[in-house]
Amino acid sequence: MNSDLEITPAEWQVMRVVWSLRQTTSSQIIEILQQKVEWKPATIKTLLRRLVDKEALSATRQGRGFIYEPLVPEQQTMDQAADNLFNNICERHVGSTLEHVINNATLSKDDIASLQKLLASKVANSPDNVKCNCIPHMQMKC
Amino acid sequence: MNSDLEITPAEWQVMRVVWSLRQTTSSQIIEILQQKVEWKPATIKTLLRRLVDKEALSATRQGRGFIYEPLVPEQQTMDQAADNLFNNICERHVGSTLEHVINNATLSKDDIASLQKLLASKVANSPDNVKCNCIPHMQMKC
DNA sequence: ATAAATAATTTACATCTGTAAACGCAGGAG
DNA sequence: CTCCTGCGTTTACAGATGTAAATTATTTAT
Repeated sequence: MNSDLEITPAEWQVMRVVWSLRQTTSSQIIEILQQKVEWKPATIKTLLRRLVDKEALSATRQGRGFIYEPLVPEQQTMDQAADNLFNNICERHVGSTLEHVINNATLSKDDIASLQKLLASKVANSPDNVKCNCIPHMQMKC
Repeated sequence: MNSDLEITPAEWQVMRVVWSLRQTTSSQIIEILQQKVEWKPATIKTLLRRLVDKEALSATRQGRGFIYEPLVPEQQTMDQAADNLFNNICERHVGSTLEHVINNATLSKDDIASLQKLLASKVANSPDNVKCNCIPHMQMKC
């Protein structure tokens, strides 16, 4: 389906509000976002329009305005964004980058338990070291 | 220092080659990258210039051309890119996003061991659940 | 009904990105 | 010494992004 959805940082702010409220109006989004960022209402309307254009949100007419709702699931969108990032970086360094992220993240006990379980399940089939994939046909240490 | 360095996806490709070779010339970069992507030499030269402009690379004259070297450490740059991404997404979902990434990643046994150790050390001070930080002053479940 | 408020649509515009051709210069081939 | 060739520099240009004013259509209070 719609697997190639690109959400810009500014648009993420809007999406997060809509995902949180599940269903909302432009004025509510504007009111909420103005507590977080210094954007004029017109700016937020532009972002809303672009998100509707790229089919990240639906807009259903309701009287004067629209009701906005997410057309893409939050987790899936985050996973995709993470994939894009980790595709840019060297495979050899994914582990250390994850370490950095985990170090700075707030994780719940359940999150930690899940990750521990996942890691434990991966260890058996894990290589002794990961090869750098920065340069084709050549093993670099980068 | 230079904490606000923005590397675009196209530029990442170039940086990875330079990080791998540690020190190289434009022709070598071009040769290597053409095995990976469909870019004309001129394109790669533009990217090199932009990277030098934003002080991600240094260019030291050597005869006809330049020797290019990274001015920023690879791991630091990756960490920063990861921070940017994870700042966009809801804190409540960082755990599940990490799970997705780890699931698809190739990690070495050492990587896994490090992560396990880190997680174990975090569990004591971890909350029972993470609060959604998408909407200010309001606890949403998003 | 009219005016005031509001929501959406249109238009704007500078900067960033991806992608590259064209141009100019220095050094090696002949 | 002259021409080709590879490298860097300049210029280009469309589409994406951040940011927003202006305009238009619609409502609702008076």
